[in-house]
Order: sequence, then C-alpha cells, then structure tokens
Amino acid sequence: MGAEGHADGTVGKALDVLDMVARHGRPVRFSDLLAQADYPKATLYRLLQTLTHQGMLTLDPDQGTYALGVRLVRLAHAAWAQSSLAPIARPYLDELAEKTGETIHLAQMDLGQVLYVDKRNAAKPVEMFAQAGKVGPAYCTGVGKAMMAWLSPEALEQVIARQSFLRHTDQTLDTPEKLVAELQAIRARGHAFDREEHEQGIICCAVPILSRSGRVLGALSVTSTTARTTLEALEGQAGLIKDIAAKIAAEAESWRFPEQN
Amino acid sequence: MGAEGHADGTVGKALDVLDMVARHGRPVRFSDLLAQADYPKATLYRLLQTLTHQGMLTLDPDQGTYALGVRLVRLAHAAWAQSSLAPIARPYLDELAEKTGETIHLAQMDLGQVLYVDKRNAAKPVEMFAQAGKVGPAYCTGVGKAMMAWLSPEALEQVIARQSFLRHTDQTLDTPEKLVAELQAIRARGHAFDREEHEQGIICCAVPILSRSGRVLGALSVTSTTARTTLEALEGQAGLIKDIAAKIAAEAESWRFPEQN
DNA sequence: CGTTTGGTTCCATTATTTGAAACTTAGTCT
DNA sequence: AGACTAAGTTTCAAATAATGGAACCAAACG
Repeated sequence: MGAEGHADGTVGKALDVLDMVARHGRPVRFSDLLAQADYPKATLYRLLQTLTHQGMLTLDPDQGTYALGVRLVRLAHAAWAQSSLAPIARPYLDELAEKTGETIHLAQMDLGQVLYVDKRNAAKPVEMFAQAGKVGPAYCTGVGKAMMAWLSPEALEQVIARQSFLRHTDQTLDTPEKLVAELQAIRARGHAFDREEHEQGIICCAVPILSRSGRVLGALSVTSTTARTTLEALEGQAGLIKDIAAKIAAEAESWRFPEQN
Repeated sequence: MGAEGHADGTVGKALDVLDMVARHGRPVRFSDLLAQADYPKATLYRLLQTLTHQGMLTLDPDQGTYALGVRLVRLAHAAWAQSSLAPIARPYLDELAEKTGETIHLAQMDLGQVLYVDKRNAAKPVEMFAQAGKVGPAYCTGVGKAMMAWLSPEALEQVIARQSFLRHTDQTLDTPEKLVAELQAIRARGHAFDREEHEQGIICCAVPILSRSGRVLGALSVTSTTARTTLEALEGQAGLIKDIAAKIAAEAESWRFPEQN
C-alpha cells in the first residue's frame, strides 16, 4: 500500500501496477488489483489495458485474469546479458562450484534487497530464470551483509531503512545496531558469514565484488549446510572466493565496451 | 524508424525506449539513443530519467551510459514463475532430455517471434543460439511453425505479417505461400520439422502445446544435428514428444491457482 | 426479476507531457 | 589561453494525454 511512495508520472504508476501483478505470483482479476491499488477504477483499468497492449501483461480471456507478459522475459534476458556482472562471472562461478563442490550464489543489490543474478547448484546444472531473479533480505544473508559492509554511509543508511529485521532464526541480527557492528567486523575481516541467520542449518561465506574505485558491484558466496561442513571449514575457502571475486571485478572493469578492447 | 508504429501513451514510449536500450545489448550513451529514436531531445531525456529513477535502467555515472536495470530481472523471474508453462514444464523437460539425449526447447509466442522460455542441453552441447529469454524467428524454426500451425486464422495472419522471410539457408521457406502450405502439412501430421531451415546442420522435431480449448500455449522441440542423427530418427520420437506436451498441457490447465503461502 | 458484483466506457476537467530553444559543461582545436 | 564544438541539462508556454466521478452494461445471484 503506502510502501511504494512516490510513483513519478504515468510511467511510474504503470510500473507500480506491473509490480503489483508480479507480487501476486499468480494470475489476478481486475477487482483483486483494484482492491489493493489506490488508483481509481478507470485509471487502473486503462493502465492495465496499456500494459496488456504493450505485451508487459497478458490477459487470459477465459478467466479474465492478468499475468506478467513474455515481453518481460525477453527484456530480462537482455538485462541479464548486459549487466556487467552476471555474464562475465559465469565461467568463474563454474570454477568456484567445481573447486568447492558447494552451492554458489552471485548477487547484486536492488533497492535494499539482495537480488540473486546467478547460481550454481552443487549437483544440478544451470537453470536460468528459475533461480536468477529471486530476491532475498540483505540483513540476514551472507551476500547481503558482504555488500552492505562496503556501501557508502549514505547508501548504507538507505538500505538499512529498508530492512525488516525479522527474526528468522535465533541467530538473526534483529536490530540495526547489531547489524552495524557486524558490518564493521566484516569489513575488518574481509568476508561475511551467514551463521544460520536466515535459515536453520544453512551457513555461508560471502565476499563483496568491488570496482577499482571501491564501488560495490555485487557479492559472491559459497553456501553449505551445518550437516555437511562447518563455518571454520568454509572460512578456509575465503581466500579462494576472494581471488575469484577479484578476477570477476577486474574483468567487469575492463569489459565495459567490448568493441574497443 | 517507422518500425515501432503505435506507441500508445507515455507508457508505450517509455517501454519503447526500454526496448531500444535492450536492443543495443550494451551500455549506451544518451546521444546514441537520441540518434535512433525519433523523440525530441528533451522528451527522450526525461523518459530516460524516469526509467532510471524507477530502476528499470541504471545510469553508470562514470561513463554516462544507460543499461537495463536489475528490477527487470526481478520482474522477469516473477514472469517466468507465473507463466503457466515454464515452471510446470520443468520436470517434463528433464524427462524428455534424459530419454532422448538431445537438446530440448520450450518456447512461447511473443508478438510473432519465438521466445525460448526454457532449455535443456544435450550432454554434448549443440552450440546454438537459444537460451531462456532469447528470441528467434517463427517462420523457420520447428517450435515457431508448430505454434503457427494451430493458431487461429486471424492470429496467424498477424504473425505472418511480422515475419522477415529471410533466407537463412537454402532450405528456408522464404515466402508466406510456402509457409502456409507447410503449416497445413504440419497440422495434418501433428508435428513440425526444422529441416535445416534456420541453421545449416541443425534439425528438429517440434509439437505444439495446446489447451483443452485448442488455444496455443507454446511448443516443445527436440533438436539435433545432421551429423548425429536424421529427420526420420527424430520423427520416431514424435510420439514421445507429443505425450510429454500433452502432460504439460494437462497440468497447465489444472494448475491455474496453486494456493501457496 | 430485481439486485448485486465485476468490468467497461464517457467526457469535462486537470495535470502532465511536450519540444524548441536557451543554457551549461566538458572537451578540442588553433 | 581563447574560440569553437559536442553532449547533456533545464526552461516554459502550448498541446496533449491522463484523470476519475459517474453512468453503463452484462453476468451471476437470490
């Protein structure tokens, strides 16, 4: 509801509607949307019509329900391929997955949330959008904390303001104060841990991917379970993870314009 | 460029700009976009600003270039997960890939183009250009023809109008007439072939995925190379592919509302 | 068969978008 | 340096597109 705040212009409203449909996670009727949008009936109607006409939504004529359109998938493919991190990082993720035998995550920051842009499963092969595109909280994940720890003070403040600080497990850092203290430790140490803060039994070691100028590009993590390994063992991989992160950063930096290399 | 035609309203224009950035495939400067858009400077400028502010684009401040934003990846994940086909089809694609040992494609129709929504690579990867989110032509691919063959006359007309009929190989059906004749044969036969019409040496057998009411939901194909197999051998799999397509269709139909969370 | 619910269209009002032109940098050349 | 140029940003009155209250239509309901 009030969560969205300032939707600038018509475009903002349209995108807001798009998000609303996305959030539902399944086809929605006009009235469902009307109930939770605070746009007047006619406005919402025309917005939906425009988006549908544009292929961003599809209207199932039988059910009278709207769902996200395929045009988005096409756009996202382009987004993924052209974001400087994900496509470059691919071979490095493979390498890291093979060397560690664990699950690898590559994440970026998106409005205070962690957005997973790629993943390697311990056993299974690449699954494009099934995994990439998922979002998670920043304050209780390894990649989230790794990125936050190297954010500028202003940026960090904004991100912290967007955290829910829900107590997912009894290890969860559930206040901004605890988190800030942890971030300091992470910066000093050079890598972040997830000590079962998000899910019971899931631990990870994460490092940031930084540009030469120190800007946070993303984060890389190796995830495992307490059943299979320990934090200490994971920390043993920290050097390797950092090396890979550095390689990704270096290549991301030099890759900017493929035509002029 | 007359190509875009009717961009209805501001939203349409904004999405048009988004597509323009996507088409470039790499970060673009303002002036690059200005050169090929026929929007006036100020208009384009504000459009870009809005999109950037909305997270659909990101502006690299150092380079002064725009690229697609991560918000799109997030939206696309939702789009992928909520399109009735792709997530449902996943286990079936695995099954088909395992049974045939060949490359599997799952595609949907997007404005006259084929949009690949999922893929399984053969053990020996046939290096083709398709991955989830990628698009391809409809008139010279197995999945494209399989879907077209079951489209309503009106829908088919629209799709045909959007084909380029470029002669990719000397097998390519390069006129609407040849294509329409082929579609009739496909409908009669129940499955479509790609006889090296798009890429030399690449062949496939494709079937449509149809809803109970006969609407085209997508298409499923098994792709291989002339080096490894023959069309006749592929046709031997047609029954299997059809069975799988039918299973996917059935589940898609019954799945409409997966009550979750 | 009257009523409710869900969706679509009207249309005068209003606010937003528009785009030529002016302006500001930042970069290049002489 | 100073003069020129290219690239990006801002202005402002005019034009246009979005708005939303209300009327309308069509099923489904009781």
